[in-house]
Amino acid sequence: MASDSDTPAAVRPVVTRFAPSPTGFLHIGGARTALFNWLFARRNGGRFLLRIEDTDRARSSDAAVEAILDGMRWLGLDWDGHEYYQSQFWSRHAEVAHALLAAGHAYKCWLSPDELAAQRERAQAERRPFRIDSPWRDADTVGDGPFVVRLKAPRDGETVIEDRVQSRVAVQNAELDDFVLLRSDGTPTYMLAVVVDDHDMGVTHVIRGDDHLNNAFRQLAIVRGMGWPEPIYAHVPLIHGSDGAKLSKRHGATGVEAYRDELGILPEALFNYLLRLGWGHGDQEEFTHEQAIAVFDFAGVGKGPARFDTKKLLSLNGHYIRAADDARLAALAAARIGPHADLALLTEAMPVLKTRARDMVELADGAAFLFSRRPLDLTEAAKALLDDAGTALLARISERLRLEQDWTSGALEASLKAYAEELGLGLGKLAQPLRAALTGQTTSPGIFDVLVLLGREESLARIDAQAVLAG
RNA sequence: GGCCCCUUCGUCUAGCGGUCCAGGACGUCGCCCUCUCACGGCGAAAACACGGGUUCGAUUCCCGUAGGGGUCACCA
Repeated sequence: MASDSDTPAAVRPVVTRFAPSPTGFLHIGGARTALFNWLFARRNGGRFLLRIEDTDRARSSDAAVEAILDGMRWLGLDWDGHEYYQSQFWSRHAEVAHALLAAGHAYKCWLSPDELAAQRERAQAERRPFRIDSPWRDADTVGDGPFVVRLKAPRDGETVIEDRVQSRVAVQNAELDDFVLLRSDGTPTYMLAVVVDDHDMGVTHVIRGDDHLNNAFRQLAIVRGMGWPEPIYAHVPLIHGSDGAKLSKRHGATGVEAYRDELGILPEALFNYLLRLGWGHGDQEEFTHEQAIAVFDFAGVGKGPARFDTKKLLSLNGHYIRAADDARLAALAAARIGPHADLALLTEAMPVLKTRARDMVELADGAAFLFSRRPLDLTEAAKALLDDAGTALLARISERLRLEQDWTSGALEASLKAYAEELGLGLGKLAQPLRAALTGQTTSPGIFDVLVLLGREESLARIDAQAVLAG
């Protein structure tokens, strides 16, 4: 596949990849890994590839693949070329395992699962770290029955990785075990498959979660056994939940589609939040895609895990909602409100709606009064405002508003303020019962905006509905 | 438990030996704006885990301790 794959990674054009396994949705941690890979490739004019690791057939599904692709598209993380599917390369994986076997870097092992378990138990009993010790490693005889192919891992010296994020990490080779390359049914393990695929795809930079840091040493042994150029590694710290533990379902929504659908997050907000989680660039808090591409680097990536903070995400999201185009927000809100939502009215109302929402759920809720049908459902607090005094006042306001010829925010404000003064009341005394009658709630956009948005006819009808009910 | 990694306000981070009685953002708390709720503006409280070194001088360098995380499959 990659003709220049024998050239050291450092001097080849950059190729990164995101390699999710399709067993669920695109998780927050995976999304950030994808983001960093995408950013690094774009920053260096390289290619960003997508490989679906579907070797675990039982747990993989097409729906999960679609969800992952969908999540990436939503975030704007476009990949180059078509998606790769790891399951297509099985024969190639086996081929490499046999090459390793032929070169003496791997061996067939007939150690049974029972014997293995016994070894493990013995080690445990002696409170000594378990490391497989197969008699077949140096045997020149052949066993019978099913066997696995194991890597003949180096035992002396140490392996060093100059990680772009974690810097120099060294491990004693004695710590490495003879892990399985090919299972007894002939299928490749993950450890073999990633290395082969990354090489064949010409991947120069392996950027992934640091839960893979320990695997990197094992994988390097395969790379070296094959005499392939070594990729450059960058192990990014994981994202933790608010309690400091690894992010999981316990922390609520973890798939990006849930942030979009259930929490009403805008893609640019999640993009920016994920970017700033574990990475910093001076005091800058906001980045467009272009700005992020222009300045992204591994030097800005912290070495410790970062905690996910929904409050900050929401705050950022509110910020992006305020900055977003009104028609776009209207369409998004309409989809949540239902078929009776009027797009033109929503768009018109958006300027006064969007300063009051941190997410699309709040935005849709805040817009609902525009499409309510009489009689309105009142909140308890709104009912309290419409007591005898409130409804009596409403009746007088109704009379007054019927006289109003100029149904604009400015004119209505002037007129209602004058009326309040006439009655010797603060504007708030008029506005609150009015708000309750018009929206069914005690909070809403400015009362004059509400009047204009609802229009003369509907406004008067809602006011009279409450005034009459009380009378 | 073995191995590996990490440690600045509650959280995300800036800081790359003196510019730091430590800066920004979210959150929190005040005040202003105000018809409600927001938005916006102004302000406040809030951190260099601990102990040794190195140095004229450590948040920054080194070593311990403590705490946290990751990983130890014929799973990926």
